[in-house]
Amino acid sequence: MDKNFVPKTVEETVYKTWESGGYFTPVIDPGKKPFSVLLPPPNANADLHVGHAMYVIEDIMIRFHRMKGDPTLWLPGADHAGFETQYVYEKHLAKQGKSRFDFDRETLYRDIWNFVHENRGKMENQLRRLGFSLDWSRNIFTLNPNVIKTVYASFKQLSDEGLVYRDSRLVNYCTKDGTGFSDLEVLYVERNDPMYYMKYGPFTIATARPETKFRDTALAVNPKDKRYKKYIGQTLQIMGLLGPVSMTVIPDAEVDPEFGTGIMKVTPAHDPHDFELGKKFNLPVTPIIDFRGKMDFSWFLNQPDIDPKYRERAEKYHGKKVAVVRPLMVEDLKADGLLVKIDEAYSHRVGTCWKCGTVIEPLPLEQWYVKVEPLAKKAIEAIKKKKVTFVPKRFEKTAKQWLTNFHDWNISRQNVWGIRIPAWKCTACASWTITDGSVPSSCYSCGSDAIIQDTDTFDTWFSSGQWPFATLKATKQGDFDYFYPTSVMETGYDILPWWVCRMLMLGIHLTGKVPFETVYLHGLVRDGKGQKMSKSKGNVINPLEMIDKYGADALRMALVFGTGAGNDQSLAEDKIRGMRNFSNKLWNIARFLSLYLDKFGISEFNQLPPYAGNRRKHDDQMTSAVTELTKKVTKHMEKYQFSDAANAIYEFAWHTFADQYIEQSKPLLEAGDKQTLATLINVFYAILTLLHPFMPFITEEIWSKLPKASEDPLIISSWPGSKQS
RNA sequence: GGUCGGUUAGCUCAGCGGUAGAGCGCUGCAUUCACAUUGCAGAUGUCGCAGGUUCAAAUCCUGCACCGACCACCA
Repeated sequence: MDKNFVPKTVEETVYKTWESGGYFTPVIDPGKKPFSVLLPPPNANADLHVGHAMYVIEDIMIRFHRMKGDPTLWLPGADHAGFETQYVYEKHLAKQGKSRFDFDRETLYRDIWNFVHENRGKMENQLRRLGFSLDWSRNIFTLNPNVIKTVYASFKQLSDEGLVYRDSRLVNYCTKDGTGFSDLEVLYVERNDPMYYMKYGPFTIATARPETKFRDTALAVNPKDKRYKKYIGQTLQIMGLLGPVSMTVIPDAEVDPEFGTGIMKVTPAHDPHDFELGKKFNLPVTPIIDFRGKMDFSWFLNQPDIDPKYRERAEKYHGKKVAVVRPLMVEDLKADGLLVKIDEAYSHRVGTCWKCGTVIEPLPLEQWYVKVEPLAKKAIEAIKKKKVTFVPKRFEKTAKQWLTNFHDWNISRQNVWGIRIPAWKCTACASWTITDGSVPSSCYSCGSDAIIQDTDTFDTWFSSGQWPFATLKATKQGDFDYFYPTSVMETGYDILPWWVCRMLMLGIHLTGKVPFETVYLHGLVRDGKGQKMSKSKGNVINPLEMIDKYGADALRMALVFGTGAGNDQSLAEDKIRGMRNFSNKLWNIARFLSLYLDKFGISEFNQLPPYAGNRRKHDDQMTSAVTELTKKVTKHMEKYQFSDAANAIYEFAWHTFADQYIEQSKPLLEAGDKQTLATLINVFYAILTLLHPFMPFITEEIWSKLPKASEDPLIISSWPGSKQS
């Protein structure tokens, strides 16, 4: 054996042995309860980051159960990541001086498909380099035809049940990326914006969005506010930048008399609260901002007999971006004597696009919505009845809160890269025909053949929310029946609302069973100082680089060692190096033992004296210590306490076994005591076995180099104390 | 405003009812003996503050103080 363990040369070979040996593929035994986990599918076109390496927790569970003899499935997959991937592809196009609008839908889709498939293998090989024992024979893509079939069927079913409906309401729209988003995808940031106080008839109003005032349809005051009570119900003539408009004062209990001047302008087309208020008071929804984020005054300019002064103004504003128009308006407000003051120090939360940072415009648009409440109720019920449990437990409350507060879910996206919504609109009667994916020949309502398919695609989370059953129905015959519900869903707590809750809701409703029995949530990986990793800070730890430098085992161990479930962790390179040193320690223990095997001329396991008959004090001590360790580690594994398990093995291997037992054994070995060697080797095997889920490569490699009772590779050797068939 | 988390050795964090732990760092000694990616020895903590429960609390309860995360339609 070499003096030092060199992971690079070993890991690739070992992984190939596992994969070609078929050990990742479960042997289905109807008499046994399976253990199954779905890998949260990484984006097909992107490299893995250190957060993905946290899925090592899944590999640990999987390897543990496989060694216990359970039919064990860890299902790999790749996510088409609709909007996110299209965003990356558009950047790629931009480098070539092109945009997505240069292509027709089919071409664009095909090009992105090719783009993704060129990159896809990269991510999959990175998962291999981490040592993940995924069943590649079942590897599945979110755009697999069978997955799509399930997603279509679900959409149709939900629609038939009235749980999917189409509605026109204000959508969180990114005018740069050209698509709407669900509420969850809006990222709120604290920002300073000027607050404009302007004259409004007999009042002064305060607004941070003066550009929307052209389409105000009412004024709202708190019905309890004595200052304005007398105006409620009155219709007033108000002088604006484009001449007088008439507006009614309406009561709204949610108006805060303390805020601004206590009177609020109502713009149903551009503010969600105003939109609701507009519904209640039957106000028109009249937009002033278009889908490109530009001011649209065509409604005004199309009117006959406009005062030339106002026409000039409207023309000046028309077609310009919001940010450009604001200062122009301020000038005009001043000129008309309508500007009271500007408060520059106003701080508020602004919704931005989570991807590009553009301010989200609430814009009126027709979209498909999922009616969440009935689905959420079932999910909450399942949590309460312990059909699904959380590790750590506190996330149970978080999940319930999310499920209680979800609004209806907008699942339409104005993207090309995704699953196109199987809905056709009739140009004759305006009704929608929804199918299971097959193209209808005519409108289901009026029979007209003038039908056009919706150009939108599904929110990626709508399909990934069905991942547990959509995959298992698509992989191999019988998989769904055998492996569903899956055992554990392990993922970062940051996608609890996006993904975990949605899988619960859709899974329970559409299959009648929870999609997974346990949810294990891990935290964020931060840098060595506890800072969030980001490219701009330059503190990003690249998992592949770390694997090259220290080995996958070291990285894996560093990630679980000393990390509590659900807690963020700081990962410094020093910690990984420390674990590399541990690898080296193990390697040298193996070298030491093989040295004496050679000295004693032992090449076969049965040439060693039997282990079980040891009754000498020194051997006994070792044996009972390792038995204790095994119990402890097994208990920790079963309770998802991986940090404690790793800690216990590390401590035992290095500071008990190597530092004490081996040192004490040296004189005995020098005296030619084979019994001592036999005991040491057997204890070491127990350590390797217990450690294998955490550090699979080095343990397997050492295993292969020493004589053993069975020729089975470590990956399928039995966990001590478990019953194997 | 609401919810959740954190506050433990110089740094980063485990532990969460029985007289303080790990990794890294630090100090001293050791090197042809499996490993310097090492060994041995060692220093460093009234476990955020104040009360309470208990034979016993870093660990449970209450309050407070700072940090942090997430949520919420204050224009």
